[in-house]
Amino acid sequence: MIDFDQLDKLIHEKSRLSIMTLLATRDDWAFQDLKAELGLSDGNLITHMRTLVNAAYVKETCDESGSRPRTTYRLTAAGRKAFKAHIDLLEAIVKASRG
Amino acid sequence: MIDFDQLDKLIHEKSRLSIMTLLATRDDWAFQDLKAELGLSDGNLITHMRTLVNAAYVKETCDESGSRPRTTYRLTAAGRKAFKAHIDLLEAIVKASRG
DNA sequence: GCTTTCGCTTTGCGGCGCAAAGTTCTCCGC
DNA sequence: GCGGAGAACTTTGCGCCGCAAAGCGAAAGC
Repeated sequence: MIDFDQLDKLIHEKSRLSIMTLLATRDDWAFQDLKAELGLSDGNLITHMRTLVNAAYVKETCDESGSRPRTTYRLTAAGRKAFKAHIDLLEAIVKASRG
Repeated sequence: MIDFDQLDKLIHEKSRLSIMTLLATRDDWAFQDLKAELGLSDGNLITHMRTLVNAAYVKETCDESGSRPRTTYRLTAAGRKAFKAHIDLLEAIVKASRG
């Protein structure tokens, strides 16, 4: 049946699943926008972002041109691929649990 | 958009999601069958089952009539309801990430 | 210029997943 | 019938990780 081991732990975790879902819907997300949208604390969000950046699922860009720094994130190709695979698995789980 | 907070942490956790998915597909599952199907260690499985039983998502029945004990599990009404809600949310995430 | 606010970052704690060791049986060989 | 193997859980301990509270440096207001 379904191979649950293939659920990527990095992505599956609730907060990161929500982050990845947002990143999949729009190209660029600023730190502040993610924070506001998800209602996460600063420290919580940044640790998750660092985890995703370290996994090379997300690319971080810091724009210093404005008066205040503005850090933005976007999915890498690997991140998009891993997320798609994860979503496919979730879909399989949904179907299996209704069959 | 999607309220990720409603993802039930008890269910969302990878191993327990797999357990709940199995429990949703067939009424009764013996401890040994779950273990074999999921490839979890004894200790790992029992702690998850205890968590689910404590949450009243799963009912435990110990059949002592045979020579060896045989513990079986099945979803409670609350467990089935919570799992369905979780699956609905996962489905929404799948759809959102493809829109 | 001194304080407040913004935008992250670091630190500490508590909780939990996981496997290895332990326990209590039953069965089998002798 | 007794000792050891093995089944079926159970307990314990370690290590990681999510989370929020505190920290920190730069810009903005007064």
